[in-house]
Amino acid sequence: MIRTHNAGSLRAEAVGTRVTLAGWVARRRDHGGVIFLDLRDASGVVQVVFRADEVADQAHALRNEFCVKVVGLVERRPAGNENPELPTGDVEVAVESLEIFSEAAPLPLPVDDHVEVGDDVRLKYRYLDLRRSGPARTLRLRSRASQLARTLLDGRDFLEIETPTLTASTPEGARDFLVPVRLQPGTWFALPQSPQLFKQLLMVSGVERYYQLARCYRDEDFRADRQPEFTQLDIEMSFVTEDDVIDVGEAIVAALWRELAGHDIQLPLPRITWHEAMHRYGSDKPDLRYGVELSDLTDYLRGTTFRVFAGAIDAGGYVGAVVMPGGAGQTRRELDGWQDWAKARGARGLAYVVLDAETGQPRGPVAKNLSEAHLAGLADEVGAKPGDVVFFAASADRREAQELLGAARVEIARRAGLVDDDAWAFCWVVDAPMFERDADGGWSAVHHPFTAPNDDWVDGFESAPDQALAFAYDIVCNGNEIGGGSIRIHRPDVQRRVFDVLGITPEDAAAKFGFLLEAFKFGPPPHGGIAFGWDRVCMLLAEADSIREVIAFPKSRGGLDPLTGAPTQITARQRAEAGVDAKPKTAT
RNA sequence: GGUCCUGUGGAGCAGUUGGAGUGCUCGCCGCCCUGUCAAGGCGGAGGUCGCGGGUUCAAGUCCCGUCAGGACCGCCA
Repeated sequence: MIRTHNAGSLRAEAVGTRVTLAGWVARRRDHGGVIFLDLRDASGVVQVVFRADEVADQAHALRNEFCVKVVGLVERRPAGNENPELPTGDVEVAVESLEIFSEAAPLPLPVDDHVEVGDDVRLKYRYLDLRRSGPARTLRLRSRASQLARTLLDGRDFLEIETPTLTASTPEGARDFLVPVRLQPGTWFALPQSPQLFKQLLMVSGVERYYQLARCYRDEDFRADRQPEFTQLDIEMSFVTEDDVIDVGEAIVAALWRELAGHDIQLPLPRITWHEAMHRYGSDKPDLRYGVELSDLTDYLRGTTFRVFAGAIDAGGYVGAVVMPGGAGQTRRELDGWQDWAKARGARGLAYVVLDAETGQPRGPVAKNLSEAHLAGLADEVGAKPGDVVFFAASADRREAQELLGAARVEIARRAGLVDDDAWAFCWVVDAPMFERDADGGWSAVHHPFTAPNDDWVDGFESAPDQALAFAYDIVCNGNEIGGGSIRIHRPDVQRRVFDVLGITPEDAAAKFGFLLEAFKFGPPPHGGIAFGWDRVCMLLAEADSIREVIAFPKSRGGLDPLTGAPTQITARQRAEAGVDAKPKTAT
């Protein structure tokens, strides 16, 4: 190595040692006769000093982010000049010689932790952004997280196995990224949305315990917690029940949060059924850092003359409410703002009743439409106090109204300051439904088509697809779904019946994933697994706002990479060779 | 596909009712400076106000379109 020591490692014990350091000029303080330089390398920063002589004359020319080598003597700083802010603050290196490896042009963004920089500039010069301590620390944290997971899984006899990224379309619902195939013009690979089918094949292979930090691809629009290519910690196990998979999942999050967040998670994590989550929190990924639970008022308000509520109840739907503590203090404009908030989410509005802070008397537009009896018992029914606001949602579609209230719940907690930013609230959401209505009135799989019905439904799920429950589970942290999985179907007869409900004919099934069904003819073991959204897990551990922060070279919101300029056009020759324009041999 | 926010020297921001490219912090260039640590002092350079169109005597400011970045809905395990 060019260096003898890491800059960030120097302590008082090193005083008197002659060291060679190599790194970057983080900051310079040129006093003319004496020059201080913060020298940064991957380990941290140490102050180096140039005193009046030839080497100081050289040092005047240094600028931020020059890449340099210095040789010098570690000295204790003069009394009173220690910097308690720095781990290396007791010492400094008196430079005897300086070598400039390379100079740096004026910087397009400050390599400085004090300045917020726009995402476009940060991503275009991500390599400079990553020199900053925050982003650099995040990369290290992610590396440690991956290492912890590998160590833990290796210790439990899991095999790390890579699966193809050029493959056939998998049955998840998202749009595929497609790759034209030069050798077979007119045919296309798909990039995997997850290694789902391969990991099931590995179970047929007798691997029994598989994991992979797998890159996955989905061609859908972005969010702060979504990128077109992302990473899953993908796990699959044979001869297991749901509890076995959950146990592994809990061991992983417990290790991660203990080592990387200094937080001991109480195990086992609470489990809540999907229906209970929707009923109490209006979400299948409830944030349990605060209360603000929903109230089902469908029975309580039965018989009301208020058309909005009566319509939903008569249609067999749902009326519910959520309370905003202290919400009565909001101005009329703020209360109207909730209507705009609801409309922005596609709802007609968000009915509300204000409970007067002094008298507890209900008032507001909706109050006029409710009977004396309904109003009188309302506060008790929803658990509201004087000074609160009760928000209502009503719909013939139970889930739609619950989800509106669930979103309102999150917003209420945010606006009312009920979220404890230091808290970690984990839970499992279990017993998810197998099926949901799709746009055409048929059924589609909530999880994926290989998810097993639970023991209560395995014999009769087709008689009530709307109620059938699956061996499916999601792990949720602070309102973020960080992982999910299921026990898979290993019995051909059950698989056939699930396909029947989904409207997948034997021919469709054979065409899309016949290879899996074929494999399942040869003694498939009972198996199940889980996949963690690794970017989200790391985002939470890093306490970042976006998964872009925990990805070395992320795409921007528009799906572009500002650094490389990708995606780019291709040449006419590339286009011709790639087979992009080939006509399919058969109609599809 | 939809709603919203942002775009002003290299970076981060301010810019009032439409009235001169105006201002601030940092950076950059030059000079000074022997104990600083987000060093300090003096001086200087640097601008197609994202781009295009419109309204107006006059547009950074108002309107339309478009591009880029971001948030949300739709979509998406």
